[in-house]
This record gives sequence, structure tokens and C-alpha cells, in this order.
Amino acid sequence: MSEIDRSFVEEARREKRRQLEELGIPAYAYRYERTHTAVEAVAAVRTDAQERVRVAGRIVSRRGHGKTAFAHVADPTGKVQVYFRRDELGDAYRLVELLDLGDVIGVAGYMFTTRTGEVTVHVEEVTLLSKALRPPPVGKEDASGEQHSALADTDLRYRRRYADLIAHPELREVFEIRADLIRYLRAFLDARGYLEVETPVLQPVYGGALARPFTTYHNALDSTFYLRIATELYLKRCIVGGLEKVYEIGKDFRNEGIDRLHNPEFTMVEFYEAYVDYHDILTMVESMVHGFVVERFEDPVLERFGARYDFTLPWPRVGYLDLIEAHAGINLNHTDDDALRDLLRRRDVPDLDPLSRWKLVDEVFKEYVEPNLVQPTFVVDFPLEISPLAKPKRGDSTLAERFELSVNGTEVANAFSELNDPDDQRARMMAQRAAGDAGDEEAHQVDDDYLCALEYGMPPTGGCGIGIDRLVMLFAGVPSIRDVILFPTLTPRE
RNA sequence: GACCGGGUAGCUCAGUUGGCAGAGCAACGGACUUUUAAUCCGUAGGUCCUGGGUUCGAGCCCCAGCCCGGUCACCA
Repeated sequence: MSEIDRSFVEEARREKRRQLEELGIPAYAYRYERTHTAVEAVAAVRTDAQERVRVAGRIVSRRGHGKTAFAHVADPTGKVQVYFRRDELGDAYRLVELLDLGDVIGVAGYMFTTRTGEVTVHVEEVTLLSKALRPPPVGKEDASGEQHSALADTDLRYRRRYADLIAHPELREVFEIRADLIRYLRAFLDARGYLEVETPVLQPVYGGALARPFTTYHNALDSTFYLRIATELYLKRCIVGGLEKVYEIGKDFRNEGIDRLHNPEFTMVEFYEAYVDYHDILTMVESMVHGFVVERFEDPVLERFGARYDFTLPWPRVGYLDLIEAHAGINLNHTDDDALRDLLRRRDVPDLDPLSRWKLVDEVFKEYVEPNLVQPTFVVDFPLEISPLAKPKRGDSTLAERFELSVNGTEVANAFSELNDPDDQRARMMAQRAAGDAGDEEAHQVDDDYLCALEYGMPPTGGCGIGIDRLVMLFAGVPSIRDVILFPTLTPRE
């Protein structure tokens, strides 16, 4: 931003900084010895009224009274009121007069309780730690703690998340839940002997999911690379190599639309274990997610979005085809493709003509079934044709040993008994390529190196991918994936 | 990509039938030694998203575009 674009508010702050320089007060300090957080300082009034505290944080409110002044200083624990007196601070009171909302300060003093009953730091020494040249978009807060006029422009909130976090400190809770979940998953898997690995983000062949990739280029290798859409195929290469239990937590990238449930880069945990099948994985996912809910929220029942989500074990396991029968009222043995198209037309689903029978079935599932799966539900035994990386179901080769976990009408986990027959896998990939040639932009590529790995022999393996962002959305009770990603993908500016 | 809603002061938002650009907070100056959405007096602050058009006159009406959100589609 150029000099002339600066607002008069910012000019006033720069002028104050000049005055501070003239007084020999540095605007940007190097460190501050802090002894108490805001909350600890407030608690200290009960232990010893004369205990000295040193608190640091951002000025979030200010009330000048001539020869005295009050302010609130906020840190991650909360905030504490501070009280300045000219007769005690002397020359340093000049600094107090030059403080602005948003400045970061340190105060040293003792705790007392004001006439109106608020525990407050009686400041004996004030230090400017960082001068804010822009006003924080914080608005005002009334006696009940309600913020008024805080930053509300959604674009600005995502674009300047730092300002958003200043204006809406309660946002930190969302990102704490996110960190707690990832920490829990890592500890859970580590405790079961899993090895955390890192696989390539830049991949010469993409796979492991049905999605369009981002494409990039390596100059020295003179080669096209894709940002991974999943970690699946590399993690299963690890299984082939004998690592037996592996997981990876990281970003996948999908070149699709952006909306409430989708961000082009998003976080998944994928884990694979040799010698187990999808039944074992299902049990594991159940205890993993349940364990987190109970540990983090101390209750298996969560109240979110005005509804109750009951994570009490066990969660229902329902067959994919049974769900279609229950919610769409059809038995696939007696329903032809035209009848499926009729069902979808009733819900205004467009572009039905190029779809194969099983794609139509899956559309019916998404349209009629998935939105109804509000409580945690395992959907088991998907059609084989839409599960190109899963083993055929024992006893019914039209189905795959695959389950998804649905909560709140969205899929949060997807797992299989992993297909380990290299010839079957090759045939499925060739079929995918045919679909790709026919115009399916999300069809799998044929990954010859992955097939090579399978030819070395992959033990029977169960695996699962869990979308971290969507779980956090539910746990934090926020409606958009952008609310659980600190810096979501936005249209670039300027 | 389609449809709907939105874009006005640093922030949150009003703006009537087309007739001088508004409020609260923030800011600036002044008063005030326990206030707390402090209070009181005063001051300043605008590319009304952009570009066209209609009109004596456009924040408002028309056209095109940009950006944001929601819904849908794709997808996890």
C-alpha cells in the first residue's frame, strides 16, 4: 500500500510513533519477561494482594480519564484490566497517552480490585512492545462480553486471518480442536505400532482417488508432475516393502470446485495395516473417533448445529444396497437404468445420459441416502465398479469390501480390504482408463509402477482415509471448511 | 459453471419516490485521578466495487464486468 493510500487513522499512529521516538521510547522491543498470563494475573489477586505480576498482550480496549487510564490487555488465555496513574508513572505516563488500540504492551504491577469489582493490574511500569500502525477491527465489547462491530466481512476475515483472530479470539478454539485431533490420531496410531511416513507430494502419476489433479512441471527433469490427490498408492507400496503398519497425515490437492465442504488443499490421514481386512479397520476407526470425542469433549454426545450427534458405541453398520432400498424405495434386482434415471430426474440431477449403471446407483445413494446419515453410520459393501482399489466382497463379487463413515450427511472416512491381486488391479485400472478416454475426467490413471509393486506381492491389507477438516467442522460446530483452515484458498488479489 | 443475495467512512451498518453522503463505534483536539459498550464539548474522515448508459440530476434505474457469500453441480 502506498503512502497516499494510508488512512488518516494510520497516519495518526505513525505520528505517535514519531513522538515516541523523540521521547526515546522504542516502538518495537526485543523481549519481555512475563510472569503471569492474563488469567493467572486475575487469579493472583486471591493469593496475595501485593504479589507482583508482569503481563504482556494486546490492548483491546482503552478508557482515558485525564490523569488516569484503564485498558484491557489480551493474551491467549483471556484478558486483564490494567490501571495507569500519572502521579505514579511520571514521565512514563506520556507513553500511556500515546498508546493505541492494538498496541502490544507489557505491564508490571500488583493486583487489586476496583470499586466496580474488577480484578485489575495496578501498573507500576509500562513497556511498549510493538506499535500497531493499523487499527485492529475489534469493535467494542459490552458488559456481558458481547463484541459489537467486530470484523464481519467474510472475505477479509479469510484473507487477513491474523486480523480475524484478533477480532474473534474465540476462533482459536477451532484450531485447538484441530491440533488436538491430529495429536490424538498420531498418538493412537503410534501406540498401535504404526510407522509415520512421508510420501511424495509431487507424483509422476496420480492415483488413489477419483479427482482431477493440479499439474506442475519440473524444469531439470523436463517432466510433468501432479500434486497428489491421495497418499494411498505410495502407502501401499510401503506395505509391499514390509513396513506393515504405516500412516501419513498430510495435504492432498484436488483441482475441483470450492465450496462449504471443499478446499483445493485439505488434510487427510491415511493408514494401512498388513494382515487385516476392512472389518478390523472399521472397529479401529470406531474406537479412534469415539476415543477422541470422549477424551476431548468428555461426553460421547455432541450438541452441534442444533442437533445431537451420538458417538456412543457401537455405531450402526448398514449395507449400501440396504440403505438404497430403505431411503429410495427400490430393490436394484428389480430396477432398470431408466427407473434409476427417473428417480434422479425427480431430484433434478442433470447429465444422466453418460452414466453407467453403477454410477447411476451411486448418484441415487448421494441424493437419497447420504443426507439422511446424520448420526455416525458405517455404510458397508459398496458396488465393486465404483471401488477400483478394493477387494471383491467374499460371497458377492459385484460388491467390494469397502466402508465409508458418514456423519452429519457427509462422508468422513473411506476404507477397504485393499485389492492385492495385481492382475485384477491392472484390469480395473484399464477399465478406468477406458472411462477416462470416454470423458470421465476423474478416472484413475494406470500406475504401472504401483502394479509392479503388487506383483512383488502385497500381503492382505486393510486401509483407511479420514478427512480431518470435515471432522473438525463437526467437532467445532462450524459450517464451512474455511472455518477450520487457517488460510483457505482464495482468489489472488492484485 | 448456473441461480439468488451482497459490495456505501478504519469497523459495523442505514440511506425513503432518482433531489446537498448518514449513524454508532474507532480516529483527532479539549475536560475528567477506580472506569468498563466510560461520559461530556468540539473536529476531521467518502473512487457509494469498476466501466458505460438513461436523466436537468444516479448510492438508488438500465447494460456489461470484477469481487464476496449462499444454494446447486463436481467432489472428500
